[in-house]
Amino acid sequence: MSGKVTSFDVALAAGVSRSAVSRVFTKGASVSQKTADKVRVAAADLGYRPNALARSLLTGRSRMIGLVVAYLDNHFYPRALEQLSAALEQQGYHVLIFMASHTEGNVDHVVREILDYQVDGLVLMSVSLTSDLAQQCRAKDVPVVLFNRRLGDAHELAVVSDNQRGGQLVAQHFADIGVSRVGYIAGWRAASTQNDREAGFRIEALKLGLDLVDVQDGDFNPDKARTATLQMFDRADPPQAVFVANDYMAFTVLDVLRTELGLRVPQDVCVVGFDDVPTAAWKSYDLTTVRQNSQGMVDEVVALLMAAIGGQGVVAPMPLSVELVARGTTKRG
Amino acid sequence: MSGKVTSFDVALAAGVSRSAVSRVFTKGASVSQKTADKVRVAAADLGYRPNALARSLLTGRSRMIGLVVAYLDNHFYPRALEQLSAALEQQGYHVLIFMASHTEGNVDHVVREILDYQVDGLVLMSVSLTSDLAQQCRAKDVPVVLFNRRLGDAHELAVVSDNQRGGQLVAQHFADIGVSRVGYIAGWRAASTQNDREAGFRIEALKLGLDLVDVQDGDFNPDKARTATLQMFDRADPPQAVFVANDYMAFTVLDVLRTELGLRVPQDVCVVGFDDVPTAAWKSYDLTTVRQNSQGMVDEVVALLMAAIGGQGVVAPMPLSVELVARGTTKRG
DNA sequence: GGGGCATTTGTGTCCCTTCCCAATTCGTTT
DNA sequence: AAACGAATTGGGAAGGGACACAAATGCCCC
Repeated sequence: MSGKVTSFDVALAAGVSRSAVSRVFTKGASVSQKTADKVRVAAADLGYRPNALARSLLTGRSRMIGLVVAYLDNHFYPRALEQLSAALEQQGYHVLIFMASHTEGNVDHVVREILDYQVDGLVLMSVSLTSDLAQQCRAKDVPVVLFNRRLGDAHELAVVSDNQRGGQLVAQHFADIGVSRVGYIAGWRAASTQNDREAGFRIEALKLGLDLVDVQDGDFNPDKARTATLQMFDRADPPQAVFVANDYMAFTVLDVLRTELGLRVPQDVCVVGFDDVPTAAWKSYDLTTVRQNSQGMVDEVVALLMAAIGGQGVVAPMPLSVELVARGTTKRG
Repeated sequence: MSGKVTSFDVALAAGVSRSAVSRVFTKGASVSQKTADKVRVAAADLGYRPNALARSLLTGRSRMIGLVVAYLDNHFYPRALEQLSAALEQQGYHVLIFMASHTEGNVDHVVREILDYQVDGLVLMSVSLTSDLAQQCRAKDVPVVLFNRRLGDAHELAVVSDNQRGGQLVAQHFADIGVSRVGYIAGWRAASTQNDREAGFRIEALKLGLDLVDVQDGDFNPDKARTATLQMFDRADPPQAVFVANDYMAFTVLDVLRTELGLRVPQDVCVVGFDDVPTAAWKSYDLTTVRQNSQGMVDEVVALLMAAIGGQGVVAPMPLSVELVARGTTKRG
C-alpha cells in the first residue's frame, strides 16, 4: 500500500505542513514536541522515510563517498574496505563502490560516473587518477584521498605507511638473523609503495653491508612472482633471504620455494613479505612481514575526508609507522 | 571555474533550450545532429555532466543497487563482490555497499538507510532480512535477491548452489578414496548453506555405509573450527577424513591438524572444504573442495535483478550445479 | 491584560533534470 | 508552390524535500 509516500502525505495525515514534516527529520530544526510526535506517528503509520536523493539535490551533500578499488584478491584490500566502510558508516556516510580491476588504466571514465552521483568525496585504493581529472575534482570541490599510494602531486591527499622505513626494517632483520646474500622481488614499478619499499631496503642493505644478489620484477602479481622466484634461484649462489614487496606475492614465493624448488624455509632460505594480511599469520605460511596499520590508515582517510568536506583546509598527513612482525619464515637456528 | 555547471548553462552556451541539452544526454531521444554537436561541444567546454541525483528523482530509477555483505574475511565474498560489481557496472548500475560484519543481527536498520537512497534493487550476501522489512521492500517495489542463502520464504529470490549435492559429492569422494570413518565440521546452524551441505553429506554417507564418527560446530568461524578440530581428534579412533563446511574454516582445520596435532594430510587424515576459493588452490593448502560457480551465481543475481526491475515477474532459479575439485588433501596412495 | 520577545508554523521558490505537449521547422510530394 | 506528414524544438510542469522569510502562536513579566 505504501508505494510512494511523500512528505506531503505525512503532512496531510498529521494535519501539518510539509515543512513541519521536513523539520522533524532534519536534525537541529525547530519543532515543538507535540508536532514532532504527531508527525512521527503518521510517518511510522504510512511507512514514510525521507528521500535521500531529493534531500541531496537540495542540500548539495549526498553523504555518499565514492570508492574505487583495484585488487580485491590481495587480502589487504578486503580488510581495508571493510574498515573504511565501517568508519564511514559511523560518520553517517555511505559508500558507492567501483571495482577497477578489469578496467585497466581507464579509471577516469568510472570516476566521472561516480562523480555524476554527486559524491561528497572520493577514495582511491591503489588507483591513480590523471591530473586532468584531479583538477576537475578540485574544481567541483570534491576531495580526493589516495589510499596506499602517492602520485607526487603537490596538493594531493595521500594516506600511506612509511614504506621506506618498512624496507629498512627488513634489511635490519636480515642482518639480525645473520644472512648476507639477499634478494628482492619487486612490486609494480609505477607504484610509490613499491619504490619506497625498495629504496628503504636497498639503502639499509648497503649500509649494513648486505649483498643484494638479485632483484626481479613481480608486479604485485603472483604469477609474475612465481617466474621471478624461479629466475632468482636459477643460479649457483642463490640468496639466503628474499624480501617480497607484498604478502600476496610472498605466499606464492613460499609455495614455489617449497613445492617447486624443494627448498626449506627458513632453513635454506628466509622470506619476508609486506602488509601483514590476516593470511600471513596462518600457520601454513607463518610469514614474517612488515605490518601496515590498516585501521590507522583508514581512520586517517576518514578524518581527511570529514575535514575537507567540512571546508577546512587539509594537508596530507605523515606516513603511518610500520612494524616488523617476525614469524616462522625467518626463524633461524 | 566549473563549480556547478547545470544543463541551463550548457543550453545558454549552445544557444538551445534545457530540453535540448537533456535530450542529447538521454539515449534514444530525438535530436538533430547539428544541435547534438553544438550541445556536446558546449558541454565539454564547460565540463558539464548530468546530475544523476536529479535524474533519478524524476525518472524514479537511481541505477544503484544496494549491497549488504557480511564476511569479507572469508575469501569467497571478496571475489563474489568483485564479480557482482563488475557485472552490474556492465549493465550500467552502481553499487551502494554496506558492511554488516559489525552490525550483528540488526541489518534492518542499514537496509532501511540504503532504501532511502532509492536503490533499484537489493542484494544480500549471506545476510538475512526480517520478513517485516522484506514486506516493505515488496511494497516499495524494490526487488531483494539473496546470495548464497535461502530463508524459506515462499516468494523470496535466492541464488544458491546445489549445496546438498555438494555434500553428497564429498561423501562419494570419501568412499572413492577408501575412507570409512568420517567427521563433519559444521557451519553456522542457522544458515541454509550449512544445513543443505550437511544433509547431503549425511544422507549419502549413510547410503554408502560411511561411519560418521563425529560432528562438531564451527559456525563458519576459524576460531571455532580450531576448537572443533581439537575436540574431534581428542579420541581413540578419530576420523580418517573430515568434511569442513567451507574452505575458510578448512584452512584453519588443516593448520591445526598439521601444526598442533602433528598429523599428516592426506596420509593420516583427509580434508575436504567447500567453495573453492582461490586460496584453496595455493600449494601450501592444495585443498580438495567443492567448487561453487561464483561467477554463475553472480550472473544469475544480475539477471534476476534486471528482470525484476524491468517489471517482469521472476521466480527463484534452480540451484547452481557444483563440482568436486580433487586436490592434495585427499590424495591417498 | 497587554506589550515584547522567543519559538513554532506555513508559504513560496529552488535544487536539476526529464517528460509531456504544443509549436515550429524541415523535407517531400503532387 | 502549396500542402502535408515527420522530425525537431522550447515552454512548463513535476519529482520530493530543505530553506528563507513572514506570519502566527506561545510565553513571560510588568
